Amino acid sequence: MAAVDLTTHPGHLARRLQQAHYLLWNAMVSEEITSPQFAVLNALVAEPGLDQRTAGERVGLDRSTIAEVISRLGRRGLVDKVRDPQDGRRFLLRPTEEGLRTHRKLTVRTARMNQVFLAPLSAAEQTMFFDLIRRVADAAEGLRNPAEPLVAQG
Amino acid sequence: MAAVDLTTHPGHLARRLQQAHYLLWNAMVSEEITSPQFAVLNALVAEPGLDQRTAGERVGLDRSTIAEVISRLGRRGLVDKVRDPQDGRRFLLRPTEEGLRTHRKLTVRTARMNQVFLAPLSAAEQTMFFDLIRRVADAAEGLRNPAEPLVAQG
DNA sequence: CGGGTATCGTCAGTGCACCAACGAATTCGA
DNA sequence: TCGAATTCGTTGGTGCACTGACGATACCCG
Repeated sequence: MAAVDLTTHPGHLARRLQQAHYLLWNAMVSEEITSPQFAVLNALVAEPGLDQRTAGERVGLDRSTIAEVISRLGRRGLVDKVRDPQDGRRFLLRPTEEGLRTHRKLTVRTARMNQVFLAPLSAAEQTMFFDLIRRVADAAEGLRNPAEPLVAQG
Repeated sequence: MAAVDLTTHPGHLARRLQQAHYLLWNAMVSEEITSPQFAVLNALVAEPGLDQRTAGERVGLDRSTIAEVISRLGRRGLVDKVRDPQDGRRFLLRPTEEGLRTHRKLTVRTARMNQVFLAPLSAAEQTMFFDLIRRVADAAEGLRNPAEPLVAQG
């Protein structure tokens, strides 16, 4: 009987946080467009003409996942996808008119949802919250890229 | 051009945090047993004989998801699943010998991984980190099950 | 110019996570 | 006591997320 207290495990907390967010998103923002889909759409609004891989990089999705998300956004008529005439390997992505409208609408709702989500924290705590999570996530992502050999599997 | 800064969106940060954790887990803990699987195993080590639904509740998984996780743990011979003679709807779950061994091994590695994961934060910040995330997640979960009389937790 | 290498997107496979609907077992109520 | 409601686990559907392998395209260098 040497069970562990999961509330001191950041991974477990991260998962629970994300689940909680997922539910709130569904209730307050959209049942059709998901949070990752909005993130991608947002990236394309900021930088129309991105290719898939770069768009994925902007929001933190790998090539397989971004392909699926784009395909769903395309099916809904929110983004256009055309082959790059300069480089036949790429597809250039941009929001459609409908995509822009949807983005505007969801931006408002998302802001409202974030307020509710973060309501338990004071303004100072919210700043802290962003800062801490960002630092941990950035550092962990940094462990990925460096040419340094990571821990050998024991 | 009214794109939003995703680094101020808790949902986006939560997703990135979880991805970062996923990668580190794979590198430092196990490539076979996932973090949710460990969470379930841990719950069964703490309370052997839980039924599926309750086990899911302990770690924050719904009935469908816990069923899949249990099935994978069972396939690996880490948990036993027997029909409850008192109530034929339930399965009672408990770790096998192998399951206990695996749990012990992963507990050590998980602790090491958590240290690395949280290394960017000072001790005080780590406390803050847990507290803030827990409060946000708890509150959001509370929005789901409005004011329920919490019954005997033991 | 041409062959090796790198990059882009796709596909297949695994796993987590939700919902809705269903059958089987149990419990509740008239 | 017997039918209705509830509960447990399963199934099917959708969506996110990663890895590894693959074909097509582009690039680099000899």
